[in-house]
Amino acid sequence: MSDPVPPLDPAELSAYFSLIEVSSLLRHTVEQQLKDAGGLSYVQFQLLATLGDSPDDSLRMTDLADGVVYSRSGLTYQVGLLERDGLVRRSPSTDDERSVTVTLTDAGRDVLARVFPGHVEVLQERFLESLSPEDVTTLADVLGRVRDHMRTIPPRSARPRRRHS
Amino acid sequence: MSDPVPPLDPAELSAYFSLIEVSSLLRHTVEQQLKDAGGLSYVQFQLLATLGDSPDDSLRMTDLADGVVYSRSGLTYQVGLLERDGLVRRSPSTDDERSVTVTLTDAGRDVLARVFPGHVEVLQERFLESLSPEDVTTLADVLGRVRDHMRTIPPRSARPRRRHS
DNA sequence: TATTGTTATACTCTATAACTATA
DNA sequence: TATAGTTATAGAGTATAACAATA
Repeated sequence: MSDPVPPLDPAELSAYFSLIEVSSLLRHTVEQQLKDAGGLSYVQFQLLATLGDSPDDSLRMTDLADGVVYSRSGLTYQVGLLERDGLVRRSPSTDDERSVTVTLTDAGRDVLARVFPGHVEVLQERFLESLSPEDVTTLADVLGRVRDHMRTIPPRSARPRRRHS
Repeated sequence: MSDPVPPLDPAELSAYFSLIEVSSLLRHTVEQQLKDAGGLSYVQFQLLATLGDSPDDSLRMTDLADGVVYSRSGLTYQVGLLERDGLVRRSPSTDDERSVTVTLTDAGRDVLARVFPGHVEVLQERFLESLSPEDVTTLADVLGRVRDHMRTIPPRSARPRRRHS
């Protein structure tokens, strides 16, 4: 039939399963907290936080999508919600008339600030508490490498229109 | 106001962000593969795989839910789909009349087998390829510890009816 | 009274395809 | 012709609450 698939060894399986369970539990807990504290979904929080880390608190729609959302319409939808709630503002980009610049508003920054302490608290309690500083460094290092690798081979579906190939 | 929140250091932030991005990308890719290869959602795959790892390929509904699904109705829904497709069978439990035993069918095992090679392939390509054997061991160890810690402090919402406390 | 599971319902989110407009 | 973004729409998934049955 097709090429034989080398089975995963126990350590590989264990790493994979732990990763999935940890991220799933962590995300679920964080999602709760964000909803309670600021009425935000996780995706919305990521979008606001990404903007907050950007020069001028602004980003083009396409750049804002990176790593957060897997379809263009999904982004339009989420940004639409954020704009409806006054957390974000959309304006035509000056350089490229096709694109839209999204900017964090003061209200958006406020929500971010209101939500952040609880967010950190959850991370401490559920994620970091069980780890030594060395563990954290190692994790950052190893997972950072995986992340870079994954970005190198983008899932065709994630950026449908980035490269035409 | 409230207690000050010690800010996260760069390594902590980096570990957190990498974890989220890696798991999100990985899950998205795997989800695609599972859908293409076997018409399964990730949750459905997890449920089938969990059953496949259990004695008699069987588990009570409540035990099947652990770590996969965060509400009872969600589990009923997913198991309903699997049963509709003949991948799983529900029967009354012998010991406790309230509970339902879910069992993997032959068809369910077949789907699992059909889907697995591609699953492993995706893991290799996107996750394991960038890691040395030592990295994998470390990851399994550290994330395993986090997972154990998280299971110790269950999110109240995850197991609404496990402990009444 | 607590636990197991189901149902109904409402809601959120995502994705595909068709579309407009600009490069 | 390719890219940026929106819209309409359909579908999948989730969660809450009310419920029935058993422990």
